[in-house]
Amino acid sequence: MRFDKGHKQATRQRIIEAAAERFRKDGMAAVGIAGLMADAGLTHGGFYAHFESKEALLREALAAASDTTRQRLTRATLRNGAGLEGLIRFYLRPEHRDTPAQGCAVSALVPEIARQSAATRDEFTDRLESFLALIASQLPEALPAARRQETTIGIFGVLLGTLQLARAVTDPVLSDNILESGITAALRLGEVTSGALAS
Amino acid sequence: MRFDKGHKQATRQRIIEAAAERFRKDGMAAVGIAGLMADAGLTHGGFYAHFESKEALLREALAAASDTTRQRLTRATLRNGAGLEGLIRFYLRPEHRDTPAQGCAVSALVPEIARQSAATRDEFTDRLESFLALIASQLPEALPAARRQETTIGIFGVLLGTLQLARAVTDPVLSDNILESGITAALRLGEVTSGALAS
DNA sequence: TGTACATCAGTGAACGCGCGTTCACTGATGTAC
DNA sequence: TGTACATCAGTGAACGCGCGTTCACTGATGTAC
Repeated sequence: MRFDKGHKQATRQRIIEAAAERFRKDGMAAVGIAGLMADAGLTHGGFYAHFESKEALLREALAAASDTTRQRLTRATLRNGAGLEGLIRFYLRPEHRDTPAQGCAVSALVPEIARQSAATRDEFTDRLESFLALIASQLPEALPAARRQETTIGIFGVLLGTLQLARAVTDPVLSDNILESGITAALRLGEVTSGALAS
Repeated sequence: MRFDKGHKQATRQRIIEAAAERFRKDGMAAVGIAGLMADAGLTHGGFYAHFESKEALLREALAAASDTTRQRLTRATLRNGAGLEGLIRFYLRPEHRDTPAQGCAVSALVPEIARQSAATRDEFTDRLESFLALIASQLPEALPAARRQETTIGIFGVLLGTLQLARAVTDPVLSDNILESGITAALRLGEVTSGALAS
């Protein structure tokens, strides 16, 4: 069959989106090419016409998932001018804990990414920096750069760590407590003292 | 061959320790039974005389690694009465980032654990609670219980999140900054205001 | 207008390989007689 | 003291299976003549 111009690009996107879901849901190692392609409505043979390797697809999936998540987080800051608090509450809401396939790729995959090649870790570093920039943009402008980066990283650390813990734990009360504690901690780190602004 | 009394127990321990290293280093999905047994100086056939399944071994490895880590963290709090700050600096030191095989199992495995069966996640929940208890024990006694748990979880969230980020990132300067930022954030969360003690 | 051919996204069989798990067997030693 | 046997931790071949990757092929359509 002959296909429309842009057909292959559309298929490629479909594969990337299927992969982004599956990787976040099951982890990269647990997902096979054949299953992935079936999710996209294709057979496995065509995979290498689109991507150089499974790890190359991981990079694309990482980029796609990060873009979506960053957009959603940005929207959460804008809703009613909620700013940093909106972002924090959006990240640590129970629905995010319960649907990793649609959520933040960092929280679902970070230890696995740490074990990948430099190319993948470079891609990750870029994406992480764009998350950090979004958080940083919600902090007071007057904050000195060093203190700003430090606070930003601390906040993202709490978000990431507590979301993961809330997902792994079996006790549902503890899981909810973890999310709440993460919110409190992140908000506390985001509170910038006048001393910090002056320094 | 006939073996000493306690020989099988010793072999079992050897397998568990090999597994605890490999799982933390490469992730559970990436480690095979055969390689694991070879690490322990055995062939793969004997595996099921010791463990019911690979996942059952994961539980044992998790328990063993958690015990070791908790002991080390406890020691870090005692050294020169360093307390919470000693624990935080010990957790987020560059050597811990660079040797995941000997480090905290939670940071290496938490998303993968979240995808395991309830039995494994129960084991994880227990081990997590013992970590949290250790951190909680370093906070002022006067702190109300709810506020204490909240602070504890926030601190462990930062430790976990920032260690993982520091491991995944390729830029070594950023990686060091992440560790430093995690230390600052965790210490800040650990600073208990007199207001909190009074309430 | 009708026919021959080029295009190329997608197919499916096949490659070698390692996976988790099972099981009949080995063989050094302790015990029974 | 010497022989026959029981023990059982560990061995290694084999099970069916899915993995990542390669490649000769298909077949609907657009283009050339």
